[in-house]
Amino acid sequence: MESKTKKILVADDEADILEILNYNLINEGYTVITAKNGNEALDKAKQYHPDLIILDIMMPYKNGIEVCKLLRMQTEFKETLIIFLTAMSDEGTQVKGLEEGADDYVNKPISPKVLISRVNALFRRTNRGADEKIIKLGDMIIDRDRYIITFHSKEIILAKKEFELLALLASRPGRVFLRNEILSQVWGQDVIVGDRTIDVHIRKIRQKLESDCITTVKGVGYKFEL
Amino acid sequence: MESKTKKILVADDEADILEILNYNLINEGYTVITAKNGNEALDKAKQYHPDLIILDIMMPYKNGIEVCKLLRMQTEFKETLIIFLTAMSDEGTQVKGLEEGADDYVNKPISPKVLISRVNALFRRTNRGADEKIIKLGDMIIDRDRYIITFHSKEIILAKKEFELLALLASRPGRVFLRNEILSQVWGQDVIVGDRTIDVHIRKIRQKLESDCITTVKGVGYKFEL
DNA sequence: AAATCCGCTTAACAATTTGATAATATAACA
DNA sequence: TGTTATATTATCAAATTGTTAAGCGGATTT
Repeated sequence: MESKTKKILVADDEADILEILNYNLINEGYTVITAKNGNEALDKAKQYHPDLIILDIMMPYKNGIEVCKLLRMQTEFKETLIIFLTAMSDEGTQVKGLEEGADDYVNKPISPKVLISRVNALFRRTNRGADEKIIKLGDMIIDRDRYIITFHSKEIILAKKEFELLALLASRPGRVFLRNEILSQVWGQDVIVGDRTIDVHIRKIRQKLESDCITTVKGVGYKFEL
Repeated sequence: MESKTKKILVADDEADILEILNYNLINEGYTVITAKNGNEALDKAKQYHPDLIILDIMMPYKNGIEVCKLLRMQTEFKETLIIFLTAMSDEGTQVKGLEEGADDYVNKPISPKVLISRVNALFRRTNRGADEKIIKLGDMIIDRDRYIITFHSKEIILAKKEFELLALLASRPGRVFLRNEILSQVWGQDVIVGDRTIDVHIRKIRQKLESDCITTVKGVGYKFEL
């Protein structure tokens, strides 16, 4: 299953809507932050850096569209997902909202089910493709884009070959990779290296991770598990 | 420099809807391909590889949801944007559509304006970051229009190549750019420059910024972080 | 027009990191 | 116990990047 530690900021001035959304989103496994007006939304956005912001348009102290505009002016919120929420169903507002940089638009009265499926769809789309770039396994995050491994919330720096070797093993946790497979995937088909080369790299990884998450299967190869 | 024209495949069995969408999308500058049923949609998707597919749910010879499911099974369509279009407003269908991997969902009767703003919103998100005029990152502001960098409220003057190199790295903070990528983005595909050219420019940037915000990833490339 | 400046590239060398190997120790297993 | 496969360690060569200075050519100034 997917790890949903995503933070969602919900901003609406109606207390009962806030409560309904809060309940349903938490139920889906999201972390929820709430705000009762535009200014509070801006503050909490800066404070918590949510992955998604659900903004009511009609709010006191800066309406949703203003909030969206202000957020989009800052680079740190360029990627943040934004969904507008409003009773106004006239299409002018709807278009304006999307042009201001929102990612979706849901009309009130809200169906929690629909809202949640839209939230999920946005996250799914954001992660698409990046899924293969980032491998998450329990306490370990392998980021192929950044060439960084995070383990126990600590950054581990591996050399290129070490990184590629670990990334290969971690791409199929539990599966045993034969020495030949490892050689052709990490070193290339035509490269000839000595017998002990793989071992040495495995050792360095084990050392740097300070953990025995790589298991030796004698006579066969290596596998990765936590 | 304007991004290349996006291809959109529209599939609906109602001829007039097809026509309305065709007209409006072409008017917005998109290239449009049409299909009259599910099977035709699948064929044309494979043939043209559109950037976005608008799928009516109620269609003969495979409905929209089936088409979506079949497309998403293939790696080449994992990234393709999909919008569902349907008269059915019951929320079960809507949720199901989004769960099947659609990116958005629009109810009939369709307002061309709304549909187009949703289409634009989807593309905007996909492209975001690549063509930002101004990049703000913590204490640094990169103004691509004026070719000016402000860092710690101080103006830093970089030469053209230095500027473009930094702007490239900063366009995706944290991401590692391979030397090849850097070469083709900053110097151009067919330009051949010596091995040490990039290094020297990196050095000058580091020097002028008086900060080590560019990290070397040996054997891979460089990345920018604050 | 000559002198100067500036950005870009390169060459040459230094500094650093990486990866492969050999040699030896240890563990697994028949 | 003997045999085989893997672990460990140190070492060295190769690959990669950092640094500096110098040259070239276009643009600007005098």
